[in-house]
Amino acid sequence: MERIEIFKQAELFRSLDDETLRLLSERAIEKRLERNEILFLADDEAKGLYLIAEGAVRAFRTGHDGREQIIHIERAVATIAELPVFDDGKYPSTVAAEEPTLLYFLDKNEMRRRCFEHPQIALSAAALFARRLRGCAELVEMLTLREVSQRLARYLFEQAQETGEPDGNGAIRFKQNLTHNQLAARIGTVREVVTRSFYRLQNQRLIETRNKDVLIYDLQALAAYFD
Amino acid sequence: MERIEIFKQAELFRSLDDETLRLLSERAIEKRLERNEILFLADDEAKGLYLIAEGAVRAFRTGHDGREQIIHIERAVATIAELPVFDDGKYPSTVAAEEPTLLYFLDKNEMRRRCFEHPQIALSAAALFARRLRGCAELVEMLTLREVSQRLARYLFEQAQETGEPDGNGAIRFKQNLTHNQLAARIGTVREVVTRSFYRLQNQRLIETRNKDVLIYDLQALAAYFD
DNA sequence: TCCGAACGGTGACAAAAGTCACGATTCATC
DNA sequence: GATGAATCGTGACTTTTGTCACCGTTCGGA
Repeated sequence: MERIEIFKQAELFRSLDDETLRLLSERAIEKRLERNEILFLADDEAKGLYLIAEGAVRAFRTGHDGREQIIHIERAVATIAELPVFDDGKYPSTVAAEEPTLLYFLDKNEMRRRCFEHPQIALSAAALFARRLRGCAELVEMLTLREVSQRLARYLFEQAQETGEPDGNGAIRFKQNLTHNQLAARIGTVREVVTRSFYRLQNQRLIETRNKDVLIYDLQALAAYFD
Repeated sequence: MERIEIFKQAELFRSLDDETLRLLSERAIEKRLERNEILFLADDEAKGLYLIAEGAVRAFRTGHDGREQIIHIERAVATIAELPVFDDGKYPSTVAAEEPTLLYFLDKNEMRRRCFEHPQIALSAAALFARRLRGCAELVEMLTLREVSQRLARYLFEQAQETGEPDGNGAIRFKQNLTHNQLAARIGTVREVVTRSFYRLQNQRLIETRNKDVLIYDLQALAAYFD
């Protein structure tokens, strides 16, 4: 696929005309990451933003013990590390690849110039940031005001809505592909507690797990559990 | 003071010309809040944004038990609830006054029109959101990866930097005006644990509290404690 | 198909956080 | 200065979370 076609799919660039897109995409520098390879570290000097053309990345913070807390995940086609373009600060979190990933790097000064020429970029960025802020506020609430099994319930609820398939008698089924470690990094805990939280939800008859499948009997009941 | 002079001080409007500012400020609807009065609730239908002309507000989320977690505080002159202007969603958190507060309300549709006429607003908004996102990511890290006394240490550290005065022999002193309950809502815990965390820090010889005063012997040591 | 690494389950335990009750102190205001 | 409300200190306790060790299972390449 043409670079320009990829760029057009990113929320940040959706509103741009082909000519500008071509300019942008021609200057972009390609970069490939393997699974778990780190793109940059939190507080690194920020040189620009990245467009994710294939694959997915996670943005996270690390504690002393090395425990990770994921802030958000972005998958192709999307951008990451846009903040420094607008406030000239450092990278706000560490970013690593969730899977083999193809990225295009865009210099922040060039991006800034494009923003003045094409204010729609700033509007898109504002909308993008707005969504992120919502997610982040939600995350804060979950982390500090709910307990782990509620956070897990919420995660499963969202997965069910995104990828769930009806399973006869009103239940919903979906594949749970993350390891307990990955799950833990998302909901703010550790592996063992994830295991035990799954049991809690099973004992409450809210879910059933078989292999990598999760079966949710009643979405409403699950929502009621965490909300 | 003239409304327009106040508006000009808000980051969001700083780049606007006087004529536009006049238009905006003339349409704004005044609103006064007493201490702890609620402006709107999280998930309320968003009608527009507010400019804080005097006073300060807190944006927070509430748990079932009524416990509050503050996401951020904004004090005059600043804006709040700008998100819905850019992504048309609901209010992302509950907002209440920290002290008697004077606000000006601006309709979101009008704001949106102004954004198209004056793209600098979108750029300012992007910069503003960028700063908020940094704060929020930081908050997530603190809440989930550090323990309470570290979070308290960090809060005191920041206060020391903002309002601290040197106190002879290299120490720094400042007034701690918040109640333990308010403090708890900021650092994500409850009153009693705040009390005990203060003791921890004292026992570690990192701080000394006398009345409402906090004395920090060594800022670096305090920073090392939480970082 | 075999092997080593990654992953998941589990018990025992430690530590942190939260809850409750109650009394002492401080504060705001009359 | 008196007084009621808000705030703070504190001990005893429960719950949740995190840690550690260990073992069986699964998975992904050679």
